[in-house]
Amino acid sequence: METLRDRKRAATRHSIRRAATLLGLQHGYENVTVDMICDASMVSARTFFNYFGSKEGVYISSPKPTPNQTQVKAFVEGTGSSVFGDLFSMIAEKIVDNDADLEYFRERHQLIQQTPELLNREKARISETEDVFVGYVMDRFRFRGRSEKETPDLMDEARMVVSLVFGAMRYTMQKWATSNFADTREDLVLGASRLIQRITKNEHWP
Amino acid sequence: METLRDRKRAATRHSIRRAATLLGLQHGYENVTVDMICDASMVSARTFFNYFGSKEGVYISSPKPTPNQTQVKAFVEGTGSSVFGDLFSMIAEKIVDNDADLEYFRERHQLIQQTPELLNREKARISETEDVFVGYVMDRFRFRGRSEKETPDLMDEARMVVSLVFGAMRYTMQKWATSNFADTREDLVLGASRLIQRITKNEHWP
DNA sequence: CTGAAAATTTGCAGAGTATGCACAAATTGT
DNA sequence: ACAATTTGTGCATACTCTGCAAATTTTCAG
Repeated sequence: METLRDRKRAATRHSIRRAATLLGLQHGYENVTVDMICDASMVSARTFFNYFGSKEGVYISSPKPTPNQTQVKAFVEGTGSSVFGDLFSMIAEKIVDNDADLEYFRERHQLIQQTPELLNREKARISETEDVFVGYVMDRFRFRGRSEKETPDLMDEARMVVSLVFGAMRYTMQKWATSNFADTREDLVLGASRLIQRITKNEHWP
Repeated sequence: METLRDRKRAATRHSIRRAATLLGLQHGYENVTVDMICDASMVSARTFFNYFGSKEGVYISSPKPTPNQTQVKAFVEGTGSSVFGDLFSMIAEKIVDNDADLEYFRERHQLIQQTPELLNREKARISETEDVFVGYVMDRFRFRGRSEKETPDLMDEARMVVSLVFGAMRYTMQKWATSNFADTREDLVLGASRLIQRITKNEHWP
């Protein structure tokens, strides 16, 4: 059950985030100090750090929920013909389906886009989770009877697949932002896979 | 001509870098302070920041030289059948052919690998240059008669190609490090392209 | 060789980020 | 209402980083 405490915490958290984002948009990330954010959101500096740990923390997206057991199982044991498509789809679902405050989401996105430092952090944060997905892909490979006995660099292949999908993901996020976050997950998956197909098909390898 | 001043600068730079790396390996990145590095390399803290701008700066690889005009022209107007292969090759050349101090290179690499924060920074630094290469790929597309008239999302395709290649690059760097930096550029290109082929060929798109 | 010019290094003051700790205030469950 | 628990704050302190001016070192022309 959601207690008063929980609601207050959420409110404080959001209030600080919003103040920080607005100040960032107004003065530029570099020129915003933690004190300014604290003044605007009426908490002590100590509380700010209790909540976000660092100045940057307030701007960076909170950790994305990793896929749950059901989704992972569906991916690993799924009969889909494309690792790319299936993996992309699973990841997209977690990123797209946030029913959060769209206005705040856009403001934050705009600020991040126009602040190279934050943009890089955001990118880094995203690829941090790559390893988890490499694990899933390996599981899927094994489920389909492939093993490291038969293909010594199976892990590399998995890594590569994840790399490619995360590349596609970056491209897609860009596109999604341009569309003002209007596209559905199906749109995104379709767009990304169409493009990947075109690229891989066009290539003639020596 | 190389003056005494230049040599001293280089020596100081290297001395600070080495001290920093050794201390990092010994105490862990988090526990190394700028003062410790300065004590060990006998410069003032102010000088440290004159050279590297930030504590992190001393650990992050110095900006990789972008390909020169000749290499770019060769890529843009080249007759190679694979954008992937050609682009990968061009980038690999710039990264591989550093004739720097191998011992220091390995120490730094080890430290970065075992320090998540530095690893992410390094990744971020690498992808920062993506935009430049997107430009080259676009030039190559246009040189071959493709235009945004005919393919509205040509730029997206270019971005995607670069994403994929940088993904391959990450994979390759990993592999290269494992081989203790012994492989030649040809080895790397071959290995990466073989893997990409396997992956793209294996896929059956719906 | 010498002295002025230019580049480099340094010390210092100060702003900003971040952490630990103890205490005050608010909330919860009884 | 009250004891326990959680949350917020003040304070001291460490560390990163910048601007500025003075001190030092290197360069180079005469």
